[in-house]
Amino acid sequence: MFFQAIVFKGGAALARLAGSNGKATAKAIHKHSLELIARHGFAAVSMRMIADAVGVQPGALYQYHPTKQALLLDIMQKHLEALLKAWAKEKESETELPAIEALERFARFHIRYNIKRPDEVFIAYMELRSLEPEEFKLIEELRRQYEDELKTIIANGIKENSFKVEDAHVTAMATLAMLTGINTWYRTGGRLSQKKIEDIYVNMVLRSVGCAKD
Amino acid sequence: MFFQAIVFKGGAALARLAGSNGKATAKAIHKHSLELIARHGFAAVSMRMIADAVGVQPGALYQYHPTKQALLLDIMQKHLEALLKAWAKEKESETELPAIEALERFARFHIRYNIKRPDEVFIAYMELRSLEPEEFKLIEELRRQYEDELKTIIANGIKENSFKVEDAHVTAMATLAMLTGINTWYRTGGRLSQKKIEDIYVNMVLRSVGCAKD
DNA sequence: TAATTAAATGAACGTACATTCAATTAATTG
DNA sequence: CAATTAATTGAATGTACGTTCATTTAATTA
Repeated sequence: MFFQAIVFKGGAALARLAGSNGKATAKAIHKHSLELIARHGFAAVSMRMIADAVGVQPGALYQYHPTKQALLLDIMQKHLEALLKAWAKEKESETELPAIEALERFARFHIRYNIKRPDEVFIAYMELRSLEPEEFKLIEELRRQYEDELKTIIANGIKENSFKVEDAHVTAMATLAMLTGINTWYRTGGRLSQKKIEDIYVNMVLRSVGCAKD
Repeated sequence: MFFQAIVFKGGAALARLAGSNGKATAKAIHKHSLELIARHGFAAVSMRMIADAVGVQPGALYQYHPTKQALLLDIMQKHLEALLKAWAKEKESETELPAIEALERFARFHIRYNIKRPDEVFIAYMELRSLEPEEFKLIEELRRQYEDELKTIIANGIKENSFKVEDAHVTAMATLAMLTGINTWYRTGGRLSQKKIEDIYVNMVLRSVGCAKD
Protein backbone atom coordinates (compact mmCIF):
# COMPACT_ATOMS: atom_id res chain seq x y z
CA MET A 1 0.00 0.00 0.00
CA PHE A 2 2.56 2.50 1.16
CA PHE A 3 5.07 1.63 -1.53
CA GLN A 4 2.49 1.60 -4.28
CA ALA A 5 1.30 5.04 -3.32
CA ILE A 6 4.84 6.38 -3.71
CA VAL A 7 6.04 4.36 -6.72
CA PHE A 8 3.01 4.72 -8.97
CA LYS A 9 2.51 8.40 -9.34
CA GLY A 10 -0.85 9.53 -10.66
CA GLY A 11 -0.91 9.21 -14.42
CA ALA A 12 -2.47 12.62 -14.87
CA ALA A 13 0.41 14.20 -13.00
CA LEU A 14 2.94 12.31 -15.13
CA ALA A 15 1.15 13.26 -18.33
CA ARG A 16 1.19 16.86 -17.24
CA LEU A 17 4.92 16.64 -16.64
CA ALA A 18 5.31 15.15 -20.13
CA GLY A 19 3.56 18.16 -21.65
CA SER A 20 0.05 16.81 -21.96
CA ASN A 21 -2.87 18.48 -20.35
CA GLY A 22 -4.40 15.64 -18.38
CA LYS A 23 -7.65 17.49 -17.82
CA ALA A 24 -10.58 15.92 -19.57
CA THR A 25 -12.93 18.87 -19.52
CA ALA A 26 -16.03 18.47 -21.62
CA LYS A 27 -14.79 21.36 -23.73
CA ALA A 28 -11.41 19.79 -24.45
CA ILE A 29 -12.98 16.48 -25.39
CA HIS A 30 -15.40 18.26 -27.70
CA LYS A 31 -12.69 20.25 -29.40
CA HIS A 32 -10.31 17.37 -30.03
CA SER A 33 -12.89 14.82 -31.12
CA LEU A 34 -14.31 17.42 -33.47
CA GLU A 35 -10.98 17.79 -35.22
CA LEU A 36 -10.20 14.10 -35.29
CA ILE A 37 -13.62 13.00 -36.52
CA ALA A 38 -13.70 15.69 -39.20
CA ARG A 39 -10.29 14.61 -40.46
CA HIS A 40 -10.54 10.83 -40.28
CA GLY A 41 -14.22 10.03 -39.95
CA PHE A 42 -16.05 8.76 -36.88
CA ALA A 43 -15.42 5.06 -37.50
CA ALA A 44 -11.71 5.66 -38.05
CA VAL A 45 -11.24 7.57 -34.81
CA SER A 46 -10.73 5.50 -31.66
CA MET A 47 -11.38 6.52 -28.10
CA ARG A 48 -7.64 6.07 -27.57
CA MET A 49 -6.89 8.66 -30.25
CA ILE A 50 -9.23 11.14 -28.64
CA ALA A 51 -7.81 10.42 -25.20
CA ASP A 52 -4.28 10.94 -26.53
CA ALA A 53 -5.26 14.27 -28.06
CA VAL A 54 -6.85 15.42 -24.81
CA GLY A 55 -3.90 14.13 -22.81
CA VAL A 56 -5.75 11.61 -20.73
CA GLN A 57 -6.39 7.88 -20.43
CA PRO A 58 -9.26 6.41 -22.49
CA GLY A 59 -11.27 5.53 -19.41
CA ALA A 60 -11.49 9.17 -18.37
CA LEU A 61 -13.61 9.97 -21.43
CA TYR A 62 -16.41 7.85 -20.03
CA GLN A 63 -16.95 10.38 -17.26
CA TYR A 64 -18.42 12.68 -19.91
CA HIS A 65 -20.10 10.43 -22.46
CA PRO A 66 -21.40 6.92 -21.82
CA THR A 67 -20.38 5.65 -25.27
CA LYS A 68 -18.44 6.73 -28.33
CA GLN A 69 -21.70 7.21 -30.20
CA ALA A 70 -23.03 9.52 -27.49
CA LEU A 71 -20.00 11.70 -28.06
CA LEU A 72 -20.81 11.95 -31.76
CA LEU A 73 -24.45 12.70 -31.10
CA ASP A 74 -23.42 15.42 -28.68
CA ILE A 75 -21.22 17.07 -31.32
CA MET A 76 -23.92 17.01 -33.97
CA GLN A 77 -26.72 18.11 -31.68
CA LYS A 78 -24.75 20.99 -30.19
CA HIS A 79 -23.80 22.17 -33.67
CA LEU A 80 -27.29 22.17 -35.08
CA GLU A 81 -28.81 23.74 -32.01
CA ALA A 82 -26.19 26.50 -32.08
CA LEU A 83 -26.85 27.01 -35.78
CA LEU A 84 -30.59 27.37 -35.24
CA LYS A 85 -30.03 29.68 -32.31
CA ALA A 86 -27.62 31.87 -34.27
CA TRP A 87 -30.09 32.14 -37.14
CA ALA A 88 -32.93 32.95 -34.76
CA LYS A 89 -30.84 35.78 -33.37
CA GLU A 90 -29.96 37.03 -36.85
CA LYS A 91 -33.62 37.07 -37.76
CA GLU A 92 -34.84 38.93 -34.71
CA SER A 93 -33.19 42.20 -35.76
CA GLU A 94 -35.61 42.83 -38.61
CA THR A 95 -38.48 40.44 -38.70
CA GLU A 96 -40.48 41.34 -41.79
CA LEU A 97 -38.00 41.78 -44.60
CA PRO A 98 -39.02 41.54 -48.27
CA ALA A 99 -38.21 38.05 -49.59
CA ILE A 100 -35.28 39.24 -51.69
CA GLU A 101 -33.55 40.79 -48.72
CA ALA A 102 -34.49 37.88 -46.49
CA LEU A 103 -32.87 35.48 -48.94
CA GLU A 104 -29.74 37.56 -49.13
CA ARG A 105 -29.55 37.73 -45.36
CA PHE A 106 -29.97 33.97 -45.08
CA ALA A 107 -27.32 33.31 -47.71
CA ARG A 108 -24.80 35.60 -46.06
CA PHE A 109 -25.53 34.13 -42.65
CA HIS A 110 -25.19 30.58 -43.91
CA ILE A 111 -21.91 31.23 -45.70
CA ARG A 112 -20.35 33.01 -42.74
CA TYR A 113 -21.50 30.48 -40.20
CA ASN A 114 -20.38 27.48 -42.24
CA ILE A 115 -17.02 28.93 -43.20
CA LYS A 116 -16.29 29.50 -39.52
CA ARG A 117 -17.19 25.93 -38.51
CA PRO A 118 -16.10 23.60 -41.29
CA ASP A 119 -15.54 20.64 -38.98
CA GLU A 120 -18.97 20.77 -37.39
CA VAL A 121 -20.68 21.21 -40.74
CA PHE A 122 -18.76 18.35 -42.29
CA ILE A 123 -19.51 15.98 -39.42
CA ALA A 124 -23.19 16.89 -39.21
CA TYR A 125 -23.56 16.06 -42.88
CA MET A 126 -21.21 13.09 -43.20
CA GLU A 127 -21.76 11.11 -40.06
CA LEU A 128 -25.51 10.79 -40.12
CA ARG A 129 -25.01 7.17 -41.03
CA SER A 130 -23.02 6.53 -37.87
CA LEU A 131 -26.08 7.28 -35.74
CA GLU A 132 -28.66 4.88 -34.41
CA PRO A 133 -32.16 5.31 -35.89
CA GLU A 134 -33.42 7.21 -32.86
CA GLU A 135 -30.44 9.57 -32.77
CA PHE A 136 -30.73 10.00 -36.52
CA LYS A 137 -34.32 11.12 -36.19
CA LEU A 138 -33.35 13.70 -33.62
CA ILE A 139 -30.64 15.21 -35.82
CA GLU A 140 -32.76 15.04 -38.94
CA GLU A 141 -35.47 17.01 -37.18
CA LEU A 142 -33.04 19.81 -36.35
CA ARG A 143 -31.74 19.83 -39.89
CA ARG A 144 -35.28 19.96 -41.23
CA GLN A 145 -36.02 22.96 -39.04
CA TYR A 146 -33.11 24.82 -40.56
CA GLU A 147 -34.03 23.86 -44.10
CA ASP A 148 -37.56 25.02 -43.42
CA GLU A 149 -36.28 28.50 -42.66
CA LEU A 150 -34.99 28.79 -46.21
CA LYS A 151 -38.05 27.07 -47.67
CA THR A 152 -40.27 29.62 -45.96
CA ILE A 153 -38.26 32.51 -47.36
CA ILE A 154 -38.54 31.08 -50.85
CA ALA A 155 -42.24 30.33 -50.47
CA ASN A 156 -42.79 33.93 -49.35
CA GLY A 157 -40.87 35.18 -52.36
CA ILE A 158 -43.13 33.16 -54.61
CA LYS A 159 -46.24 34.54 -52.92
CA GLU A 160 -44.95 38.11 -53.26
CA ASN A 161 -44.12 37.47 -56.92
CA SER A 162 -40.51 38.36 -56.20
CA PHE A 163 -39.18 34.92 -57.14
CA LYS A 164 -39.91 33.01 -60.30
CA VAL A 165 -39.47 29.51 -59.03
CA GLU A 166 -41.23 26.26 -59.82
CA ASP A 167 -40.78 24.41 -56.55
CA ALA A 168 -39.86 25.88 -53.18
CA HIS A 169 -38.52 22.62 -51.77
CA VAL A 170 -36.24 21.75 -54.67
CA THR A 171 -35.04 25.33 -54.88
CA ALA A 172 -34.21 25.34 -51.19
CA MET A 173 -32.28 22.08 -51.47
CA ALA A 174 -30.35 23.34 -54.48
CA THR A 175 -29.54 26.62 -52.79
CA LEU A 176 -28.35 24.99 -49.59
CA ALA A 177 -26.16 22.53 -51.48
CA MET A 178 -24.57 25.36 -53.39
CA LEU A 179 -23.89 27.45 -50.29
CA THR A 180 -22.68 24.60 -48.11
CA GLY A 181 -20.41 23.44 -50.92
CA ILE A 182 -18.14 26.40 -50.29
CA ASN A 183 -16.58 24.41 -47.48
CA THR A 184 -15.23 21.82 -49.91
CA TRP A 185 -12.88 24.27 -51.62
CA TYR A 186 -12.64 27.40 -49.44
CA ARG A 187 -9.40 27.95 -47.55
CA THR A 188 -8.55 31.07 -45.59
CA GLY A 189 -5.94 33.19 -47.30
CA GLY A 190 -6.97 32.04 -50.76
CA ARG A 191 -7.18 34.03 -53.98
CA LEU A 192 -10.47 35.71 -53.11
CA SER A 193 -11.52 37.54 -49.97
CA GLN A 194 -14.38 36.14 -47.94
CA LYS A 195 -16.46 39.20 -48.76
CA LYS A 196 -15.87 38.69 -52.48
CA ILE A 197 -16.86 35.02 -52.31
CA GLU A 198 -19.94 35.94 -50.32
CA ASP A 199 -20.95 38.47 -52.97
CA ILE A 200 -20.47 36.03 -55.82
CA TYR A 201 -22.61 33.41 -54.13
CA VAL A 202 -25.34 35.84 -53.10
CA ASN A 203 -25.47 37.03 -56.68
CA MET A 204 -25.83 33.47 -57.97
CA VAL A 205 -28.49 32.61 -55.41
CA LEU A 206 -30.59 35.67 -56.19
CA ARG A 207 -30.28 35.12 -59.91
CA SER A 208 -31.13 31.44 -59.62
CA VAL A 209 -34.52 32.29 -58.08
CA GLY A 210 -35.20 34.69 -60.92
CA CYS A 211 -34.49 38.02 -59.31
CA ALA A 212 -31.25 39.43 -60.58
CA LYS A 213 -29.65 42.07 -58.40
CA ASP A 214 -27.92 43.82 -61.28
CA MET B 1 -6.41 -37.29 -46.07
CA PHE B 2 -9.10 -39.44 -47.56
CA PHE B 3 -11.52 -38.84 -44.74
CA GLN B 4 -10.81 -35.14 -44.64
CA ALA B 5 -11.56 -34.86 -48.33
CA ILE B 6 -14.97 -36.37 -47.77
CA VAL B 7 -15.91 -34.87 -44.42
CA PHE B 8 -14.82 -31.29 -45.03
CA LYS B 9 -16.56 -30.31 -48.17
CA GLY B 10 -15.27 -27.23 -49.97
CA GLY B 11 -16.66 -24.15 -48.30
CA ALA B 12 -17.56 -22.60 -51.61
CA ALA B 13 -19.74 -25.58 -52.40
CA LEU B 14 -21.42 -25.38 -49.00
CA ALA B 15 -21.99 -21.66 -49.38
CA ARG B 16 -23.56 -22.26 -52.73
CA LEU B 17 -25.89 -24.85 -51.21
CA ALA B 18 -26.80 -22.31 -48.53
CA GLY B 19 -27.86 -19.81 -51.18
CA SER B 20 -24.70 -17.75 -51.43
CA ASN B 21 -22.81 -17.38 -54.64
CA GLY B 22 -19.32 -18.46 -53.66
CA LYS B 23 -17.80 -16.94 -56.76
CA ALA B 24 -15.58 -13.98 -56.02
CA THR B 25 -15.56 -12.41 -59.45
CA ALA B 26 -14.08 -8.93 -59.60
CA LYS B 27 -17.51 -7.67 -60.62
CA ALA B 28 -19.28 -9.18 -57.62
CA ILE B 29 -16.70 -7.80 -55.21
CA HIS B 30 -17.01 -4.38 -56.80
CA LYS B 31 -20.79 -4.38 -56.61
CA HIS B 32 -21.08 -5.48 -53.00
CA SER B 33 -18.30 -3.34 -51.58
CA LEU B 34 -19.80 -0.37 -53.40
CA GLU B 35 -23.10 -0.84 -51.62
CA LEU B 36 -21.56 -1.55 -48.23
CA ILE B 37 -19.09 1.31 -48.30
CA ALA B 38 -21.72 3.78 -49.49
CA ARG B 39 -24.04 2.73 -46.69
CA HIS B 40 -21.63 2.40 -43.76
CA GLY B 41 -18.45 4.17 -44.81
CA PHE B 42 -15.13 2.62 -45.72
CA ALA B 43 -13.73 2.42 -42.19
CA ALA B 44 -16.90 0.80 -40.89
CA VAL B 45 -16.93 -1.94 -43.53
CA SER B 46 -14.78 -4.99 -42.83
CA MET B 47 -13.36 -7.43 -45.34
CA ARG B 48 -15.51 -10.02 -43.58
CA MET B 49 -18.65 -8.04 -44.34
CA ILE B 50 -17.71 -7.79 -47.99
CA ALA B 51 -16.80 -11.48 -48.12
CA ASP B 52 -20.14 -12.38 -46.56
CA ALA B 53 -22.02 -10.27 -49.09
CA VAL B 54 -20.14 -11.89 -51.97
CA GLY B 55 -20.61 -15.34 -50.46
CA VAL B 56 -16.98 -16.20 -49.96
CA GLN B 57 -14.30 -16.38 -47.29
CA PRO B 58 -12.34 -13.19 -46.53
CA GLY B 59 -9.08 -14.62 -47.86
CA ALA B 60 -10.57 -15.03 -51.34
CA LEU B 61 -10.87 -11.26 -51.71
CA TYR B 62 -7.10 -10.96 -51.70
CA GLN B 63 -6.91 -12.62 -55.09
CA TYR B 64 -8.37 -9.45 -56.55
CA HIS B 65 -7.02 -6.60 -54.41
CA PRO B 66 -3.85 -6.73 -52.33
CA THR B 67 -5.34 -4.62 -49.51
CA LYS B 68 -8.63 -3.16 -48.39
CA GLN B 69 -7.42 0.28 -49.45
CA ALA B 70 -6.62 -0.96 -52.95
CA LEU B 71 -10.24 -2.03 -53.23
CA LEU B 72 -11.39 1.47 -52.34
CA LEU B 73 -8.98 3.06 -54.77
CA ASP B 74 -10.22 0.75 -57.49
CA ILE B 75 -13.82 1.79 -56.88
CA MET B 76 -13.04 5.49 -56.96
CA GLN B 77 -10.72 5.31 -59.93
CA LYS B 78 -13.10 3.22 -62.02
CA HIS B 79 -15.93 5.63 -61.22
CA LEU B 80 -14.09 8.78 -62.17
CA GLU B 81 -12.60 7.27 -65.30
CA ALA B 82 -16.02 6.07 -66.40
CA LEU B 83 -17.45 9.52 -65.68
CA LEU B 84 -14.79 11.24 -67.78
CA LYS B 85 -15.25 8.72 -70.57
CA ALA B 86 -19.02 9.15 -70.57
CA TRP B 87 -18.68 12.91 -70.73
CA ALA B 88 -16.13 12.67 -73.53
CA LYS B 89 -18.62 10.59 -75.48
CA GLU B 90 -21.44 13.04 -74.77
CA LYS B 91 -19.29 15.87 -76.03
CA GLU B 92 -18.19 14.24 -79.25
CA SER B 93 -21.67 14.43 -80.82
CA GLU B 94 -21.57 18.20 -81.27
CA THR B 95 -18.23 19.71 -80.51
CA GLU B 96 -18.68 23.46 -80.93
CA LEU B 97 -21.85 24.37 -79.12
CA PRO B 98 -22.57 27.93 -77.91
CA ALA B 99 -21.73 28.24 -74.23
CA ILE B 100 -25.33 28.38 -73.12
CA GLU B 101 -26.16 25.11 -74.78
CA ALA B 102 -22.88 23.57 -73.69
CA LEU B 103 -23.69 24.44 -70.08
CA GLU B 104 -27.16 22.99 -70.36
CA ARG B 105 -25.77 19.82 -71.89
CA PHE B 106 -23.21 19.50 -69.10
CA ALA B 107 -25.82 20.07 -66.41
CA ARG B 108 -28.18 17.49 -67.84
CA PHE B 109 -25.38 15.00 -68.28
CA HIS B 110 -24.14 15.52 -64.74
CA ILE B 111 -27.56 15.16 -63.18
CA ARG B 112 -28.41 12.02 -65.12
CA TYR B 113 -25.08 10.38 -64.53
CA ASN B 114 -25.03 11.11 -60.81
CA ILE B 115 -28.62 10.12 -60.19
CA LYS B 116 -27.88 6.76 -61.78
CA ARG B 117 -24.79 6.11 -59.64
CA PRO B 118 -25.41 7.56 -56.19
CA ASP B 119 -23.13 5.09 -54.42
CA GLU B 120 -20.11 5.78 -56.60
CA VAL B 121 -20.60 9.53 -56.39
CA PHE B 122 -20.99 9.44 -52.64
CA ILE B 123 -17.88 7.32 -52.12
CA ALA B 124 -15.74 9.32 -54.52
CA TYR B 125 -16.59 12.45 -52.56
CA MET B 126 -16.68 11.11 -49.02
CA GLU B 127 -13.84 8.68 -48.84
CA LEU B 128 -11.04 10.85 -50.14
CA ARG B 129 -9.74 10.98 -46.60
CA SER B 130 -9.39 7.21 -46.48
CA LEU B 131 -6.76 7.29 -49.22
CA GLU B 132 -3.01 7.47 -48.87
CA PRO B 133 -1.44 10.71 -50.15
CA GLU B 134 -0.34 9.13 -53.42
CA GLU B 135 -3.72 7.58 -54.11
CA PHE B 136 -5.38 10.83 -53.13
CA LYS B 137 -3.34 12.72 -55.72
CA LEU B 138 -4.40 10.29 -58.40
CA ILE B 139 -8.11 10.67 -57.63
CA GLU B 140 -7.86 14.42 -57.18
CA GLU B 141 -6.32 14.70 -60.64
CA LEU B 142 -9.26 12.87 -62.20
CA ARG B 143 -11.71 15.03 -60.31
CA ARG B 144 -9.87 18.14 -61.41
CA GLN B 145 -10.11 17.04 -65.02
CA TYR B 146 -13.85 16.78 -64.70
CA GLU B 147 -14.19 20.12 -62.95
CA ASP B 148 -12.09 21.68 -65.70
CA GLU B 149 -14.65 20.64 -68.26
CA LEU B 150 -17.22 22.83 -66.57
CA LYS B 151 -14.73 25.60 -65.92
CA THR B 152 -13.89 25.71 -69.62
CA ILE B 153 -17.55 25.95 -70.58
CA ILE B 154 -18.03 28.84 -68.18
CA ALA B 155 -14.85 30.58 -69.32
CA ASN B 156 -16.04 30.28 -72.92
CA GLY B 157 -19.39 31.76 -71.96
CA ILE B 158 -17.60 34.72 -70.41
CA LYS B 159 -15.50 35.23 -73.52
CA GLU B 160 -18.59 35.07 -75.75
CA ASN B 161 -20.37 37.53 -73.45
CA SER B 162 -23.09 34.98 -72.90
CA PHE B 163 -22.48 34.69 -69.16
CA LYS B 164 -22.23 37.51 -66.67
CA VAL B 165 -19.98 35.90 -64.11
CA GLU B 166 -17.23 37.26 -61.90
CA ASP B 167 -15.09 34.17 -61.47
CA ALA B 168 -15.13 31.03 -63.59
CA HIS B 169 -13.63 28.82 -60.89
CA VAL B 170 -15.96 29.81 -58.08
CA THR B 171 -18.93 29.62 -60.41
CA ALA B 172 -17.94 26.13 -61.50
CA MET B 173 -17.56 24.97 -57.90
CA ALA B 174 -20.91 26.44 -56.92
CA THR B 175 -22.63 24.90 -59.92
CA LEU B 176 -21.16 21.46 -59.31
CA ALA B 177 -22.11 21.53 -55.64
CA MET B 178 -25.65 22.43 -56.55
CA LEU B 179 -25.99 19.71 -59.17
CA THR B 180 -24.29 16.97 -57.16
CA GLY B 181 -26.41 17.85 -54.15
CA ILE B 182 -29.43 16.32 -55.85
CA ASN B 183 -28.21 12.95 -54.65
CA THR B 184 -28.72 13.93 -51.01
CA TRP B 185 -32.48 14.20 -51.35
CA TYR B 186 -33.50 12.58 -54.65
CA ARG B 187 -35.27 9.24 -54.46
CA THR B 188 -36.82 7.43 -57.41
CA GLY B 189 -40.58 7.51 -57.36
CA GLY B 190 -40.68 10.83 -55.52
CA ARG B 191 -43.05 13.74 -55.97
CA LEU B 192 -41.32 15.08 -59.08
CA SER B 193 -40.27 13.26 -62.24
CA GLN B 194 -36.61 13.12 -63.10
CA LYS B 195 -37.25 15.26 -66.18
CA LYS B 196 -38.95 17.92 -64.06
CA ILE B 197 -36.09 18.01 -61.56
CA GLU B 198 -33.61 18.24 -64.40
CA ASP B 199 -35.48 21.19 -65.87
CA ILE B 200 -35.64 23.04 -62.56
CA TYR B 201 -31.93 22.64 -61.98
CA VAL B 202 -30.97 23.58 -65.54
CA ASN B 203 -33.07 26.68 -65.17
CA MET B 204 -31.36 27.63 -61.93
CA VAL B 205 -27.91 26.97 -63.35
CA LEU B 206 -28.51 29.07 -66.44
CA ARG B 207 -30.01 31.89 -64.42
CA SER B 208 -27.18 31.81 -61.91
CA VAL B 209 -24.63 32.56 -64.63
CA GLY B 210 -26.73 35.47 -65.78
CA CYS B 211 -28.43 34.05 -68.83
CA ALA B 212 -32.05 33.33 -68.12
CA LYS B 213 -33.73 30.89 -70.45
CA ASP B 214 -37.18 32.34 -70.06
C1' DT C 1 -8.42 20.07 8.30
C1' DA C 2 -11.29 15.87 7.85
C1' DA C 3 -14.72 13.67 5.29
C1' DT C 4 -16.79 13.10 1.09
C1' DT C 5 -17.40 13.20 -3.65
C1' DA C 6 -15.63 13.46 -8.32
C1' DA C 7 -12.15 12.48 -11.78
C1' DA C 8 -8.50 9.82 -13.68
C1' DT C 9 -5.55 5.90 -13.89
C1' DG C 10 -3.65 1.46 -15.48
C1' DA C 11 -4.73 -2.81 -16.45
C1' DA C 12 -7.73 -5.94 -18.12
C1' DC C 13 -11.84 -8.21 -20.94
C1' DG C 14 -13.73 -10.11 -24.86
C1' DT C 15 -14.32 -9.04 -29.60
C1' DA C 16 -13.34 -7.90 -34.18
C1' DC C 17 -10.01 -6.40 -37.35
C1' DA C 18 -6.76 -6.94 -41.90
C1' DT C 19 -3.98 -10.05 -43.55
C1' DT C 20 -1.39 -14.59 -44.31
C1' DC C 21 -0.85 -19.34 -45.63
C1' DA C 22 -0.72 -24.37 -46.10
C1' DA C 23 -4.03 -27.37 -47.80
C1' DT C 24 -7.86 -28.29 -50.72
C1' DT C 25 -10.86 -27.78 -54.67
C1' DA C 26 -11.94 -26.01 -59.29
C1' DA C 27 -10.63 -24.62 -63.87
C1' DT C 28 -7.64 -24.63 -67.66
C1' DT C 29 -4.51 -26.51 -70.78
C1' DG C 30 -1.65 -29.73 -73.59
C1' DC D 1 -7.52 -37.43 -69.39
C1' DA D 2 -3.34 -35.98 -66.87
C1' DA D 3 -0.78 -32.14 -65.50
C1' DT D 4 -0.74 -27.66 -64.26
C1' DT D 5 -2.40 -23.42 -62.74
C1' DA D 6 -5.75 -20.57 -60.36
C1' DA D 7 -9.16 -19.86 -56.83
C1' DT D 8 -10.90 -20.78 -52.33
C1' DT D 9 -10.96 -22.48 -47.82
C1' DG D 10 -10.38 -22.65 -42.76
C1' DA D 11 -7.54 -21.61 -39.40
C1' DA D 12 -4.35 -18.76 -37.45
C1' DT D 13 -1.47 -14.33 -36.30
C1' DG D 14 -0.82 -10.20 -34.04
C1' DT D 15 -3.05 -5.86 -33.32
C1' DA D 16 -6.41 -2.60 -32.02
C1' DC D 17 -10.91 -1.78 -30.58
C1' DG D 18 -14.84 -0.02 -26.99
C1' DT D 19 -15.68 -0.48 -22.56
C1' DT D 20 -15.22 -1.76 -17.51
C1' DC D 21 -13.40 -1.43 -12.89
C1' DA D 22 -10.81 -1.52 -8.59
C1' DT D 23 -7.64 1.66 -7.04
C1' DT D 24 -5.50 6.03 -6.64
C1' DT D 25 -5.48 11.07 -6.92
C1' DA D 26 -7.75 15.61 -6.98
C1' DA D 27 -11.43 18.72 -5.74
C1' DT D 28 -15.13 20.03 -2.97
C1' DT D 29 -17.58 20.53 1.15
C1' DA D 30 -18.45 20.71 6.24
